[in-house]
This record gives sequence, structure tokens and C-alpha cells, in this order.
Amino acid sequence: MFDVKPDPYVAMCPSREIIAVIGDKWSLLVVPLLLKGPQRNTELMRQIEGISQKMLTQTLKRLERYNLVDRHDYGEVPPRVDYRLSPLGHSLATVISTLDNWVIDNYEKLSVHSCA
Amino acid sequence: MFDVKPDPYVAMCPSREIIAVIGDKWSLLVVPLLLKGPQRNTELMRQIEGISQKMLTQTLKRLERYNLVDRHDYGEVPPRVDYRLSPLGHSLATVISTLDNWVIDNYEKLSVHSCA
DNA sequence: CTGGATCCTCGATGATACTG
DNA sequence: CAGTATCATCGAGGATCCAG
Repeated sequence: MFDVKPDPYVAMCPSREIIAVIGDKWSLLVVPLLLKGPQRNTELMRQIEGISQKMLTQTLKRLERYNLVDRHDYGEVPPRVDYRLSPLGHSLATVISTLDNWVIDNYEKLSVHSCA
Repeated sequence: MFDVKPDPYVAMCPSREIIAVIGDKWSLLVVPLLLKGPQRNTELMRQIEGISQKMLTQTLKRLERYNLVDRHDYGEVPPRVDYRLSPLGHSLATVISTLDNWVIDNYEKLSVHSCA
């Protein structure tokens, strides 16, 4: 009824943790990828150069825990699982994409080094 | 002339580091605060509950290195220094605020715990 | 293929003390 | 007040091996 807005500037407020989860290095890369549609473990690994299996799994689990990603298990053998954005996650993905694109678009002004 | 877009999905691309810097837990809190105008060290410390002097300085320095924040030293004694967003930083701050606000607005859907 | 369980290390972060 | 330097720790994250 009377919503009290969370305040990440307060140390113990859980919203701070959520911001950390979303701002996470890997989350920032995984989430936008899922905008392309459901992706499998291997597909994600291949696209995100340098991520370890462990971190990918951990990131996906965390996102799932916050209702941002849905894990879909086909129950087949060999195992077939894919991950897709929840409606909430989709909403977030657009915001994150904006952030990622901001970096890409302003890259020149941010750094002098060029990128191959 | 012929800009080559950086790609954070490539491990060694510097844009990935930049995304990490921006997505950093503390950066995500510091940057939006500066939208209110120039802020001094102590003011920031007071507003961001739980941040240490060390991390605040480190965060500000990093942001400065990427041309997102300008450090203004009045050269007085006792020391008087404030930090303000560069034009580039201001542009980024709006994006980050969108992200922060997204979390605040969707908090209920993200977690069941309430925040005081 | 998915991803759980371990081991291990290295760096990030906090606390503290000190300086101009 | 602003900020550096030092020290100690603790956990994030990578590598590896194993299992369904």
C-alpha cells in the first residue's frame, strides 16, 4: 500500500546489493546478449571471451534468483538448457544496453588507446 | 576517420575495463550524487554510508582518469577541494541514474525483503 | 553438454595511523 | 579537511577434475 522506496545510499539497504549484482562486470555483458533470444551455456561462453564456466554459472544463477533470467531445462539427454530474459529482465536489459552503448559510443573520449 | 567500434565481448578490449569501472559498486553511487553539483570529499563520505576514505578517493581518481570527473582544488588552507562532473561525466550520470532508478522502482519485483 | 565441487592464489577492500 | 601509506584479511575468481 504505502511503498517505502529503498535507498542504496544506506549501507544495509538490500538495494545496494542489487545494484552491485546488476553492475557486475559479467552481468553487464550477459544480460544484453540475452536480448538476442534464449541462449545456451556454450553459446554464452563462446560469445563472452574470457569468462570462466564458474563465473557464467554463478552470474546466471544470481540473475535467476532476482527474477531477471529464466532457466529453461528441456530435460533431455544429453542435457539441453537455455536461459532467457524474464519480462523484468528484458526491461533491465534495455537499460543496460544503453549503458554499454554509451561506453562504446564515447570510447574515444574515455581513452586514448585504440581497440582492434 | 574510420572509427573501429570497441567490443567489450573481446577479452583484451579496453572497453571491457571501462565497463567494469563504470559498473563498479561505488561508481554507481558516486556519479549520480555529483548531479546535485560539486561535492567535497567529506560531503560524499557522509552521503554514501559505509564507503571508506580509501575507496572514495580511489573511485574519484579513476573517474577523473577517464575524464568523467573534474577535481577542483581551491588551493586554500585548510584544504578545500571539490569534485564535479565533466560534460562527458554528466552525460554518463543520466544513464547511471536511469539504472539506479530502475532498481529502486522495481525493487519489489526483485526481492521480497523490505527496506527500512 | 551442463554444471557441481575443490583447491589455491592474488588482488580488492577495510582499518589504522600519519602528513601537509 | 584532504589525502597517502601501510598492513592484514577475506573473498572473488580461475583452473581443474568429476558427474549425470
